[in-house]
Amino acid sequence: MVESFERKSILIVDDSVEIVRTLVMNFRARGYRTLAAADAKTATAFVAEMSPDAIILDLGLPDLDGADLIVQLRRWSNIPILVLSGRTELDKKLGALKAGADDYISKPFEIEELVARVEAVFRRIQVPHSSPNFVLGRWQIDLANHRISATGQESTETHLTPIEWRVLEILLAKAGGLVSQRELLQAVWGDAYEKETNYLRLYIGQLRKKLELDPHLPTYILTEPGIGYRLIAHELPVQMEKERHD
Amino acid sequence: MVESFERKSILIVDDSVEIVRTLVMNFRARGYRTLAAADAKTATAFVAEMSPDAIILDLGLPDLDGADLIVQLRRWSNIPILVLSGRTELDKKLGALKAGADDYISKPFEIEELVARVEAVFRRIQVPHSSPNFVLGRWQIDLANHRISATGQESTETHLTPIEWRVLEILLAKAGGLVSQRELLQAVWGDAYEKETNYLRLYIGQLRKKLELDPHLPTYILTEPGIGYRLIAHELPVQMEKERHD
DNA sequence: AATGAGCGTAAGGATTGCGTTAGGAAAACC
DNA sequence: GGTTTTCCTAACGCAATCCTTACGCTCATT
Repeated sequence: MVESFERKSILIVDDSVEIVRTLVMNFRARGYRTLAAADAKTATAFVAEMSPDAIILDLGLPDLDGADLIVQLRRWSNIPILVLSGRTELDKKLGALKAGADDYISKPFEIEELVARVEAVFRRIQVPHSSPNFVLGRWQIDLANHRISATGQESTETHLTPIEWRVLEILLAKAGGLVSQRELLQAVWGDAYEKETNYLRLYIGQLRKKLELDPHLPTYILTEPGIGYRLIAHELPVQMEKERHD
Repeated sequence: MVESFERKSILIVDDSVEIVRTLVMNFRARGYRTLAAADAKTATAFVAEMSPDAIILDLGLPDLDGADLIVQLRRWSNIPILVLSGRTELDKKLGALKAGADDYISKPFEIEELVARVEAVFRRIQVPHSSPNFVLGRWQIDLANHRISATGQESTETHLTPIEWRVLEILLAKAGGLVSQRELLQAVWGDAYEKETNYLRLYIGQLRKKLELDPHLPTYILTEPGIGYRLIAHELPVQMEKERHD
């Protein structure tokens, strides 16, 4: 295995200095690199920029509900998320797990168990974790930062609205595969909008206008009449140079 | 729907009839297939023969210590294992997790949470986007992505309309077997159209035009006069990556 | 040989679904 | 509070798809 020489990094998200310190100490002692963030915003930025190998997330954040943060991260990253929480209510647990968390540990917890659970998740992961970047024809897409720019000239950057991003994300998640209309509508607008295919026609059109060379002869976003849409994109091979800021 | 291959199966290993019954009921109600074993020996046999998609394992088995069973299974299978236990001692937890379990839930537990955790593991497992399911002569068929392409040249791809797909799906579900006209009509158009055999003649014809080398001498889609149609295809073994660690 | 039932093929019109535009409501921004 | 952006609604032309009708063929039965 090639993973032996690279130490794994863990992002700890908690606003309690106490807990952060304990966790950092313990994981460092076991050979992990650690990062720490005290709120959702910096946590998101860290995930985007440093792409850690796992997150340990406390639900009680100051600026955002925990489950919401998980949902947001899951839109473009499948990094393992282990939730840490003082709440033992079933709703909280279910919310976090269903939002995409990999595990849920209630406080008080034993540090040994937390480590064992983190490692259980690592064992389960085969691919490091998918790089958040895609290539769509001449476009290069950075899902984490919501940026999309033409290859070559950094100058030409396009702006997508939130819903346009959402649609693109869903299509990218199955890049090359077919995404049914229902799937798209549910994911973007919710279960109640299963039948509003006119939304799709509208926003698919917008995306084509912004991305396709000739919106009338689309080559990236293809229609499968009566079924759904298909995006012709491919994932960027893992980015070689991890940009670092000093 | 032809989703019969997609239902996941869960092996429940517990010697308490009570718990087994509860779990079986609940998982069945959620669309899973279930298996049950009361001791390690039959559990092992089930894993080997039925290759379920996950195991829910009670640690208190009569014939073998739980952690030992996990170690044994992990020698040749990486099936997800979720441990259920009345013991809350740290040693037990760590033992099970380090032996290769994916999760550890202490009794008493909420069934909802257990399901959510099982599904969290599934989410983590299933990476691969579906690949071709069936082979029909020179064609490779990917049902999930509605894609059908000739082997060899990726260039030659055929487009099927929704109803054509529907007909093909029904025929594929009984690949090699005979499908009666009534069966097809009911499945595609509904019970009221049992007698409209002209629809069939039309769409079978379309499929032949698109798939057969010589539509006048069909070799893939055969007519059984007065009865129905027969598709000469065979299913591709769904090669899940049952990777093993060495 | 004639007949009729079952099957295959073709061509048209009906229907549905898609792409596009424009305008006003709602939300976000300054 | 006013401006800009984004979102939703409605409507229309056009293309893809579906259904209907018709006709020719084969084969078994008479």
